[in-house]
Amino acid sequence: MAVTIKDVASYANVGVGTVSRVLNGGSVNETTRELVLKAMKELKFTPNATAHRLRKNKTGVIAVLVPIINHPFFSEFVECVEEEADRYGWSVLIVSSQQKIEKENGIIEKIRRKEIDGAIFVTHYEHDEKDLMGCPFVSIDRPLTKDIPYVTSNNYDATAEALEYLISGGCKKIGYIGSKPIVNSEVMQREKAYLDTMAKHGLEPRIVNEVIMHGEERGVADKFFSKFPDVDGVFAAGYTMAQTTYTVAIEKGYSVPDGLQIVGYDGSFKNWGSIKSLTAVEQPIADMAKTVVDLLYGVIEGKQTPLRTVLGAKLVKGATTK
Amino acid sequence: MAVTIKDVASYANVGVGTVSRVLNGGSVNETTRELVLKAMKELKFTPNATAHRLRKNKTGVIAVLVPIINHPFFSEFVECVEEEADRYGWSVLIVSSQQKIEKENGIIEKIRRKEIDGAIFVTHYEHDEKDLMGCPFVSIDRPLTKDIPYVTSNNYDATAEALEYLISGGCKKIGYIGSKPIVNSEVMQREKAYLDTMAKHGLEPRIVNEVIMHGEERGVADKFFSKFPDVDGVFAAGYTMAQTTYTVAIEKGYSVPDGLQIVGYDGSFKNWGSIKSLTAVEQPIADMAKTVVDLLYGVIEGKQTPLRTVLGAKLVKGATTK
DNA sequence: CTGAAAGCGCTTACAG
DNA sequence: CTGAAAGCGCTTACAG
Repeated sequence: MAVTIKDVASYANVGVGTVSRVLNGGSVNETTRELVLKAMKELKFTPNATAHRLRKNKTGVIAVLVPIINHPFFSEFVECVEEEADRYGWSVLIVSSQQKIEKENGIIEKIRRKEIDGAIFVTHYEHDEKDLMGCPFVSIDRPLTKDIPYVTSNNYDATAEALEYLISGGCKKIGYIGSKPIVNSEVMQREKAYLDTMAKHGLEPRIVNEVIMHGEERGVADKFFSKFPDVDGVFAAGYTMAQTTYTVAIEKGYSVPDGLQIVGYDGSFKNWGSIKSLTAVEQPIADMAKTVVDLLYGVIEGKQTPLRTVLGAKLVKGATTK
Repeated sequence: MAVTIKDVASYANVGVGTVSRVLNGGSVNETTRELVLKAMKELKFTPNATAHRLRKNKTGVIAVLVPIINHPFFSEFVECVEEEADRYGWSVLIVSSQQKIEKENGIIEKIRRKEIDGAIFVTHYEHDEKDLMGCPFVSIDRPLTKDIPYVTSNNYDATAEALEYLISGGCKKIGYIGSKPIVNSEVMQREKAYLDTMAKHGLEPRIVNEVIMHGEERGVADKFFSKFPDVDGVFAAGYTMAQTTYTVAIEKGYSVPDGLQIVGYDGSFKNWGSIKSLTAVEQPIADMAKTVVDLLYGVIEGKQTPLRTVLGAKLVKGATTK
């Protein structure tokens, strides 16, 4: 049998309210406090979090839902979220949606059941606005509903900058390889920036941008190179897409960066030791995580929060461009 | 105000016990059941998980503690754990210890407070046996205490196999680069297998094996190559270590695999698109995760569980050996 | 400052 | 099968 505040109270000859007050820093006579503290120690008392939660109607737990954990971008994101959540004393529940809608609905259910106080949703599904009503959510790169705050980076400008860099490096036949988001998302600004920049310079666009699952990048890269064998530059709109593009290009006999220059999105992940460093647009993942956690805190506390926060991504030069 | 079983009960003109019984599949008259179900639907009732937990003294939550999330091995491990936990209907709390002992103690505290039912501990600290007493724990690669079950792979045999492979590929001056575990762990079998295999073939050992933090691999690799510039083969005892070894070797002008062959531990991570594939010993991460979750289930349920489970790692050939 | 009591939302013997 | 009641372990007005 676990020891409860009741045991502590009778051991210290005080009421349970008093024990609760020393637990929560309420005002209690210094002598009584020490008496209670001593009783707690001698009884090896540990407060029960569940009972506390039931009374306070708050769990101190948030969830972070990502499409996949085992991925350079998302694992770093989750790592940062965990660290930021710690600042608020929050625990973080992780769920990998694996592109299964049930996993996402599971989070909504957990909020309804009061298992968690709120969630960070990185998802590619559309959800019924009614299902999300009243749920403390925040998200990345897109507005889940029109009143759910989200954090994004300047996809358009950073992509344009990357393309200008390829062009200034001598590329004339620049392609775009992407895995298209299946829902409206600011990630789509990458393709738009590509098209605009090509048009601006009078260059012909070469696009393969398809809806795929994680792990199916190779098919897209293969298709791209069969369709546009003459490219001298490519913008790959995602980390795994860029890595795959590089690998496939090498296999097909392109020489990088001499014959073919590659720029990716999300490039140098510190712990992954990519063998050759990619020139890439880098999103400020740690900032994005911090911001999104702060936003979630605001939402949970019922504060006014900005609906859209844009952080700056920037081009970092590596070995895949001249 | 949230709607509770009390509301449902009075709406359906039954007792709260009856509502609880339809919630938990207890025996209740079919007509009454439908009445209650209808009331739940009309009132949009969702049961409160916290109240349920308080009564059942069970949370349905486990934690997984890893040294770092943003890492090919650990992120895949966590991903698999989450998937396996799902089978038991468990939610999983993630914590990245970042080699901070407070984070690890936080988990112990969460168990004491009944925030979680148990935890998977992947850690490099020694813990006081008394602190862990009565905590449902399982771990990886080492026995946290003498009665905490753990899962490991056949580190010794797999390492020996890798070295035999280097030797059969013509290597004579084979080095060992590692980040030494700071506590007793089966990972140490890798160094032992190296030493034994060198001795068996009458080869001179070349070892740099140091206690470092994640992110400090480069210093170890630098030191290794300054100390043993003449190597023609190297066994790098970890994924990031191997990647770093490769990078440093290339920078120093070695040609891989012609002048220098490299074998790592944990090599081809599916979603990371390493540009050049590493020859490496691969641990069965998914199996390890499944096994460790099953073990934790056994421990939580108070069943008899094996203390040590060994799974097979095996050598997978890539482009860094001949 | 402090104790007794009510209540958070459930589950579970206990009678009937 | 079903209702009334007790209780899981806390917190919080309410008196004193």
